[in-house]
Amino acid sequence: MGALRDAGFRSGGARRRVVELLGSEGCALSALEIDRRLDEVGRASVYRVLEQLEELGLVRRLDIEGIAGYERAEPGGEHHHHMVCARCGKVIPFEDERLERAIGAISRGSSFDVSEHEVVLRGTCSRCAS
Amino acid sequence: MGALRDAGFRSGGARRRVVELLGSEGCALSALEIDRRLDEVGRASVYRVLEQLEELGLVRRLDIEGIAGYERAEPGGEHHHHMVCARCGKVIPFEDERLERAIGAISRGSSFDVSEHEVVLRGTCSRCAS
DNA sequence: ATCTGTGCAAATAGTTTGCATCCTC
DNA sequence: GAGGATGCAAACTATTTGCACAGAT
Repeated sequence: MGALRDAGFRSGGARRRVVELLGSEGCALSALEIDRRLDEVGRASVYRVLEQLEELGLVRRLDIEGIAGYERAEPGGEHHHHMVCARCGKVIPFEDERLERAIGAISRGSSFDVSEHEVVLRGTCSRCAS
Repeated sequence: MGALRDAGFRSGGARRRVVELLGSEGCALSALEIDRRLDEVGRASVYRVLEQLEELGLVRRLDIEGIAGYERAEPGGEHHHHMVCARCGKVIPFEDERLERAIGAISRGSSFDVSEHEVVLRGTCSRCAS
């Protein structure tokens, strides 16, 4: 990712590996899971890199059930939200245009300047329900 | 709260105090803040009571920015969501019927059985923006 | 008298920070 | 060669658990 170099970052191994992993993953990973998958990378580096990437707007940080999840940000500002199964913990991404419009309307109608939003639906996934 | 006695709970001091505090508070408090405000109550009791109350559906648990918040559940299933100022940390509750309808539609149109949902808007509050 | 509720302290999980070293530029 | 990047370990914060004791029924 040239965006990193453009932002004045040097290219070390830890950051490259974290970026590659998140790039290959469609949905959110926790910091500890990233650390677990990248043996050569120290845990502190994982957190530091994630923080930098979030500030640059290259990754989105989510708070699903108390632990932070990180996923790559799509270029066009496109994004999805998450359904979390209370039984098995599975996280399922979804998109919904109507939901986005409703949030846009809230943003426009309020004196609070909304820059990001996050929606989590909790319940039971189809597999656990059957 | 008679609902607690009905559920087979004895009436000890810790639970009563937590219930009273949450009852008097309109919006979410963190477990540590509840502990801080209730000197006579042990921290473990605060967490235990909150867990029980959540299971009984008497309080709602939220994950705003990595730490859990707890607020009393309204009888009619009415609820609000939250805007969080990234600058000063202020949490502002809001309600929006259109947003609720959009989520209801998602729930109906999906094989995932949605029982709860949570929406967090992040940005800048009017005071910090000016 | 029994058995739940409570408090304390220790254990755990997630995250951040300090510091010496490594390596890119 | 200088300064950012990294890894390790220790510090911190939020939460959970174990256990002995108090207190409600």
